[in-house]
Amino acid sequence: MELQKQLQRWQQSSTDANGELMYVKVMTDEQLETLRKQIAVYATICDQLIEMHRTLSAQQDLAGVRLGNIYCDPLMASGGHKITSRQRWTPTPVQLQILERIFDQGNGTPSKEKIKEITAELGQHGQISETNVYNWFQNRRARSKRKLQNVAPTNTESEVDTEVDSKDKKTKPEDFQSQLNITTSSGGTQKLCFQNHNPQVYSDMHYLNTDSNNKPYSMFPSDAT
Amino acid sequence: MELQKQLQRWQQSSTDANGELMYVKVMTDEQLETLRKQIAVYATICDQLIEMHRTLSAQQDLAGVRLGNIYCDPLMASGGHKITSRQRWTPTPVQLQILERIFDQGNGTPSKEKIKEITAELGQHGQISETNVYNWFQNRRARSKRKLQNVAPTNTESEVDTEVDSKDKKTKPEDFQSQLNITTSSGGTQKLCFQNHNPQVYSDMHYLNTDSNNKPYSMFPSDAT
DNA sequence: GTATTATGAATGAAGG
DNA sequence: CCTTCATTCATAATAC
Repeated sequence: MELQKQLQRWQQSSTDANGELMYVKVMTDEQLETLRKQIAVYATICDQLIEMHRTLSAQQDLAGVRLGNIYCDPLMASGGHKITSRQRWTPTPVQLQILERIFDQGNGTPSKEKIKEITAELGQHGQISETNVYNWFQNRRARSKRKLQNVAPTNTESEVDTEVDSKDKKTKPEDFQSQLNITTSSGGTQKLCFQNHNPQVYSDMHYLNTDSNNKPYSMFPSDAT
Repeated sequence: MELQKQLQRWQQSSTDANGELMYVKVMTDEQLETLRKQIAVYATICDQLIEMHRTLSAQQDLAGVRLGNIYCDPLMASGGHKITSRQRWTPTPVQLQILERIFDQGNGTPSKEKIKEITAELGQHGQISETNVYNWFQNRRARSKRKLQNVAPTNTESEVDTEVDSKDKKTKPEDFQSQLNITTSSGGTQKLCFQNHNPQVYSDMHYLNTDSNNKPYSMFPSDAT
């Protein structure tokens, strides 16, 4: 596909510090960013299509449409990080002002109706969705509440655990993550892992291995476990 | 963001033909190949999903399904400790995978019997209770539902008109191609996969540009490396 | 550029 | 089932 060609454009030979010729791909920040976005777009599209598919399958019980013979693979696994980040909505000053005003009006009740209205209004000042508004109020309220708690709780508790306790993460789940480990030129290893929250559909994607015009590849040569 | 960091690891200084220092990303053949594969995989998945969708759509008329935000499961990162502090249950990747599969099987109705079975099965992969399973299904369903309807409503505006006002920050004032067109470094324009044989679905994905969570992106702004 | 903070979004669980 | 709350994660914004 086109992308392949794209990548090949980046292929160049370069010289390292010692002046030795080494074959590497050189990309500018911009190009890299571009690539990232591309992948992100794909990821998004996939997610949405999957959701649609799921919905459709549910509405009519024709599970038979499934492409049949497939099986799930260690294809993509959920790793800790996502390569496909979604940018989040950020209220514009105007929107924020309006939101704050509404919030202060006491109508702390974010009813469905209200949400719609508000969304419509804010839409005049920038992209926004009802979900954004909803979340905003939710967070706003929670935050307010917490603020008060931080001051009020006196010293009844000999222990303050309201805030971040320790940086320790949670338990390490099972290991079923196969990630795309990439060894960097510097010798380090990093992961480019896909998120997979739709295992069943991916399982239908088996033939996805019938890749492009090149050699058959093994997506995840070495599984991380 | 994570990816940024990851990608930045590739950043090294390199010298060009003239011996001038330039900041570029250096990737090995292996790395590039890996990236290429990733993109190829996504492209393929998109095609497949679209094919499925089309098949399903053909059987029932359903159009304009849009989805809002996507999210990649948090997934706790590994941690050293697993103290007592687990207030709420968090499905392990394996459990989640199983749950998703079951959910997708259409039996959206979580019967008591089922719950027990599922709980038992999931118990093999981590702590879990029937309540957890029950809640999970409840939430999963609600969430899914809302997602689909949330983005569907009144939308006469089919035009990408994200006129981000003042707060605009880093959005490129640059022309952002409508839809998923991406401009290649060669100046050409290409569409992310599928476009050619699935125009219908393609149009359903229109929101990719209009969604509030997405910022306009021009795939290949201007590169000529 | 890196570290820290603020806050949008996701999600398990509870209430009705 | 649907709505709401509490908690947590990840990222944009900002400080250093």
